[in-house]
Amino acid sequence: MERRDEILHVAGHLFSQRGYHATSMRELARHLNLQGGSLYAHIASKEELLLEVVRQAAARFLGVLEALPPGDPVARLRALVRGHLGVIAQELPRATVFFHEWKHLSPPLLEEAKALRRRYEEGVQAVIQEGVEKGVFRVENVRLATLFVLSALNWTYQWYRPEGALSLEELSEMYAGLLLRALGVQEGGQDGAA
Amino acid sequence: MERRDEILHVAGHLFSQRGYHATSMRELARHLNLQGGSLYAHIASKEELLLEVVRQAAARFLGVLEALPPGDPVARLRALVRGHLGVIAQELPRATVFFHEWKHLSPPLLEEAKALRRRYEEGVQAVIQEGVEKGVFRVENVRLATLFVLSALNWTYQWYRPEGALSLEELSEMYAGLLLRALGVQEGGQDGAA
DNA sequence: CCTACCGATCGGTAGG
DNA sequence: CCTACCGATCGGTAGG
Repeated sequence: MERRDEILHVAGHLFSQRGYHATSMRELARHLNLQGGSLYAHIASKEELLLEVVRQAAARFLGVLEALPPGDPVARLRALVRGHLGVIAQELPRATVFFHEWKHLSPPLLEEAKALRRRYEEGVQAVIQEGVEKGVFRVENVRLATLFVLSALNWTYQWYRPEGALSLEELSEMYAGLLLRALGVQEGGQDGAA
Repeated sequence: MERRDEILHVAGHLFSQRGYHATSMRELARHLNLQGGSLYAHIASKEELLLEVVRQAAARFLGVLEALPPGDPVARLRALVRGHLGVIAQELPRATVFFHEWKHLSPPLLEEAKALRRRYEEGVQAVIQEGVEKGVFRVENVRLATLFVLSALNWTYQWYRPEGALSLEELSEMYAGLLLRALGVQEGGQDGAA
């Protein structure tokens, strides 16, 4: 079971770097000092490997939703931004697979991946919906606002690198500030973005 | 030369739907009622095809930057949003390749793709920088604000479908409204997002 | 633009 | 976990 985890770990790296189809099972095996065929003592298929990586990433992102503090929509959105960026900082390969490579799954497994992604999106939508209902966020179209927030968050895996100039904390602060302003929150206290 | 354009067109569709590596030359040929080998009468390699599609998409996006009205940063940003979403609406397959599949190019060609993408990003950054210098946009970190705007714009190709509920005009209005608020613009006149 | 072909590599399996 | 192998398919070329 431990060896299987190693395989999943390396698969996540390779799938995120080169893409699912550009990664061969023999290449994966080489990174693990195995022969190509030996992988199949631990896994059933290449596609199963992809789904497992997607599941692991989904667990992290869904974990962010569960850890949100109750109450204040502003605090919840800040925690969401911090959590999302935190997963990317800690799990960039898996996060990349979650955002992209899942598309290469075929119908039976594809549905599960879509469902996991949908759950995350619904969680984000709930945070925004709640803020609107409490009169804290002011947007004319909750669905569009959700897609906007998800867009801003999801694309970060393309450019954010934790070893770069901005620390996770700094970035999260500023990013949340920008999003809160977009959601119509008056700058309170910290003056997050201006 | 006309046949080559057909090939590029179909290649853009297939690369965007299945991904570059998951698309075989024989599959591409089949969509054009050709034999696999016949493609090479018109093109040099599969990779050349990918680069060409990236170039075509880049031309559209860079065209948006050139068509921006001079002057008012708010009008410029609105035109940028409208233009970007317009390219996605009209050229979804090519846009998708521009945002994703370019990564599968190898070093010599990869550099050109990166340069094209960089040019677009710099154009967006210039719009924001200008708005900040004119005192219209208020952000503490221009680079981060640019990445934020690019993230919100770039990810739209994942979910925006022109045949959906929101017209291009409605979406562009609301999206620009959200972005302008994020950039610290006081709701002027139209009250774009609230 | 076709036929016929090249060597290489693919995911996966049998049998140990 | 290895050796040895399977049929299928890959991108690309020769020669017409």
